[in-house]
Amino acid sequence: MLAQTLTRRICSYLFKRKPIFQTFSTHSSPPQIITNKRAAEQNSLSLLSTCNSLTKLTQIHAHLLKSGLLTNPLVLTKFSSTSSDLNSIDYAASIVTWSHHDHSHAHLIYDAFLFNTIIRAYAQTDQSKHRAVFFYNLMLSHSISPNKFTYPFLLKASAGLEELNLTRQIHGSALKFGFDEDLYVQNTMVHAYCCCVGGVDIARKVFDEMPKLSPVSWSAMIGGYSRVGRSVDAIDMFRRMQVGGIKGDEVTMISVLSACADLGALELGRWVEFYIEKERIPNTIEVCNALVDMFAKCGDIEEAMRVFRNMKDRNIVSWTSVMVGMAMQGRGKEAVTFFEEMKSHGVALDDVAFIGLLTACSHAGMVKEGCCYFSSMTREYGIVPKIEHYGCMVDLFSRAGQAKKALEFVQEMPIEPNSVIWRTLINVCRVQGDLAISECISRRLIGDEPMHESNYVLLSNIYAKMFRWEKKSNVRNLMEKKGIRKVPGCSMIELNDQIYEFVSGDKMKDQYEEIHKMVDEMGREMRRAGYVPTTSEVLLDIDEEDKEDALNLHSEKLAIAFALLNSRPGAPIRIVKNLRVCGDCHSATKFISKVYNREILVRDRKRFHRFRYGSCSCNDYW
DNA sequence: CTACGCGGGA
Repeated sequence: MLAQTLTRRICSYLFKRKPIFQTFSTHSSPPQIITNKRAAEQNSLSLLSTCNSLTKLTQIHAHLLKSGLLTNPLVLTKFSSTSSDLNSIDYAASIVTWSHHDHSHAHLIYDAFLFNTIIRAYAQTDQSKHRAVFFYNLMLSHSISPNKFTYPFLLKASAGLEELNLTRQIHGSALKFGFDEDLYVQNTMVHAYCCCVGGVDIARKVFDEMPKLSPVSWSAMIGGYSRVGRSVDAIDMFRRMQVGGIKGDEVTMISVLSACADLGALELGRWVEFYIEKERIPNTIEVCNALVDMFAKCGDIEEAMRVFRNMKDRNIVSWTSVMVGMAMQGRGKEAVTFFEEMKSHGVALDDVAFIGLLTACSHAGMVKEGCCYFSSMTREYGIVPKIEHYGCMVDLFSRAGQAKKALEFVQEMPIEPNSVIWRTLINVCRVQGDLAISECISRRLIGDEPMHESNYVLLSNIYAKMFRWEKKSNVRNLMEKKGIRKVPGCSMIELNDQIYEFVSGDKMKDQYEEIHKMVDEMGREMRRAGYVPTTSEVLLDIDEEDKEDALNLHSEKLAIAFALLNSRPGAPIRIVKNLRVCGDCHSATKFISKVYNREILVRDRKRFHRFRYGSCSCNDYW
């Protein structure tokens, strides 16, 4: 009992207050290094392998002390078996930090292995990764040299902490101790840099200087690129592998597929599936899930279902991937049915599954169902809603035009709303004409997140809607002063194994003339069919004719013109956008699908729009 | 005088 109480006190002292380091250095008698008999170690090992709780651990610890059998394995095995239990890690770690004050722990061996174990254990925790760094420093202050195993553990922690400077320091330290030439250390280094804000390019430098690369190195780099949204670079790396004749493994494929999903690169994704088969890369459950996700995010639910049905084993991720795909298409009813099917298969539900489900309800306008599932989530499944779930609900009400409900919901939610939720609210208020509230929230958002570009865009659009042009230009000036740039609209098309990007208002290098002629022609054809430009979408203080020109420069229209020019007649056109589709482009694309008899699939920031015969699958609800 | 290490999916 006492041991437990003491541990808690020690721990709080250890980690919540600074002076622990001083405590250490003033008392520092050099740690005693005593090698024990192997038998003793074996004994404690077997004892500890049965240990599964903190109480048991303290009992065994006491027993070991009494028999004088305490050596490294105590910490070692305890950590490797129940490293997720923070209390146990803290307990064992406190034995290490305090043992030299206590005569009974004199047998404890201080070596790199011991510290590695602690560092690994803390690196694997969710909340206490910084303690891994603490113990690394402690190790150094004990003059115990790290070994090559130390860095992968430590870098895992710094990857999770996402602190660039920390990663840099560790990098320097690894250099100093001469472990920077170890392949594992290098791979983890690339990964750690990739995880830090603004670290991908440094990671690439490390990567480029590596004399030997393994599939792990490639996966780390490709995964790093796709995680920060630089999927084009990720694909580029994959192409390099192909050119160099380097065969990736299943994890590499997952990284590549994730980039394909992000880009909506269906053809490349298909090719990767083919490649996996050809190269006999094991199609593990994770690989199949990545394939399902890729097909779903590329808008091909049928292919996603094909892979899904062919899987030998499925898990919650497989099911959720398909469901999210359906949600993105606005196929809410199917998604709900699919969810119920998953339930009947006895799959244990989790919080992500509910995010998918609630999104499905939201995109299909199923307010009642959404509310129902939201309340059943806690009541029936004991899943505590996270901020994302609350966000889904606010979105659900907002999309359905129930501004009052949305506001009430935000008012009553038990956790503090985040900026995502506030932005959703701004949008619903803006559409419903409550501009004063929008302005208010928007100003507060700018105060909270002064570097977030979309907050300024929102406020500026609100002023445009209020016809307050001078206030609007103030916002623009403020942005300029702070060096914040509006993210331009961008549309992508995959054609003949190439990915083409169109940026709003962009002067195309090739085919510039041709594309703009095509845009004009499209305009004429559309008008003949009854299209009227939605000039109110243009939030600039210019005259009507210029507004029409501005609309024609939207990246989506450029991309469609390009596709009409370069693909075979009747072939479906697939476009991926970085922003949400604007009202005018939505209406125009409907006309184009009819006039040119093409199916046009547009994936915007949030969902799919399938344009066919002059109408859209979203039924103008988006 | 051995035990410890890297990348991935909704």
